[in-house]
Amino acid sequence: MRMATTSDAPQARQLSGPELRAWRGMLRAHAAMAKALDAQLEAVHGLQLSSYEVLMYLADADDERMRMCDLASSILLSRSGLTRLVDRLGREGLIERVACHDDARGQFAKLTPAGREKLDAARVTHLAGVRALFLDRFTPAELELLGNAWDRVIEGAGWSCCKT
Amino acid sequence: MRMATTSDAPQARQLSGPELRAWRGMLRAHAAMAKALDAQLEAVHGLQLSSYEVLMYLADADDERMRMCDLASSILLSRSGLTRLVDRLGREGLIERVACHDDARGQFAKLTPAGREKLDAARVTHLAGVRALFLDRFTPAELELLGNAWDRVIEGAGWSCCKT
DNA sequence: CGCGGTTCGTTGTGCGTGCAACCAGAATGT
DNA sequence: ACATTCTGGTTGCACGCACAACGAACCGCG
Repeated sequence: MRMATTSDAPQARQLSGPELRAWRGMLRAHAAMAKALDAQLEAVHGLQLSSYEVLMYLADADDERMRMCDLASSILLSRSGLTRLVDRLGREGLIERVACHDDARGQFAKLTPAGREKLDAARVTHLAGVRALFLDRFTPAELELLGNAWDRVIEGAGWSCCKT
Repeated sequence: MRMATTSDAPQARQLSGPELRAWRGMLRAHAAMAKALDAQLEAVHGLQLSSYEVLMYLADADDERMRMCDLASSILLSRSGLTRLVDRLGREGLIERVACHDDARGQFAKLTPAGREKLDAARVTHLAGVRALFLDRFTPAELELLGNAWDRVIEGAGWSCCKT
């Protein structure tokens, strides 16, 4: 027989039914939604989800431009990953690089008119998808509750990625 | 000015505050937890999250073995991805391949004693992590609610991956 | 039987990503 | 003014994954 090592409390060795449903459900739900939304965006607008996020953050930013570094942390991507993603989007003419005169090291990624248009079209599709797949499955009260809970989770998980 | 195209309803063009918090919060929370849990497992047991999941599903299966195909869909991985993952775990001696005599095409992945031990150790760590990061942030009632909601989400999202 | 159609697992290939190393420029200290 | 340290962005590299194509084996039907 195995002797108790760290703990014999049952919850140390297995999850209860509801716990398992909540946890594994989240993993599966996330995967399913990410896949579905990505496929949808790809099919309708030929845009990947990560590309969409770049355009979206840029569109919502002052002057439709952001520093590479800020953008990277916004979309949860490493700096190197963003460099290449911006390269791709630049090649497609959706965004352009603009030098930063305050800081000669810096680069802005800036939305082009074409990028703006692309996003305007994609945004409607994507938001409809998010609603249909996610938001509509919860009541407003539940959404509120979720929003609060996520904040707690995010804080607890350290948020290792980049700065702070 | 831009004219109305598909729809002018405000919710077609943007998310409300609570909606945004619930949706983006989930994306960030998921990313943060996945990263933290993976790092933890890697640091303590030198095991990747995907490897852990394989071991876990195997341990919970009859005779601690599963068909490659079933395993792949359980851990949300493509068949080819699983082939190589099982290769890796096999090289580490944690699992072994067993031919299936019912179906000569088939392969079982089966836990080795070493894999069993590894999992027993890792499971405690991982479950503690899941609790600390996720489960403990919700009340039992909230977990129940979440579990139900995920089912609706998963069903709605099609679940494209593999069978049914 | 023998013949299509399907499923299981593997392999070739390409892509997106993170990490580490790097350089240029900025910030800080003396 | 100079040396040191830090930061922003890019590049080399390796890894994990999905997709498509493949061979083998199973299944159904005539």
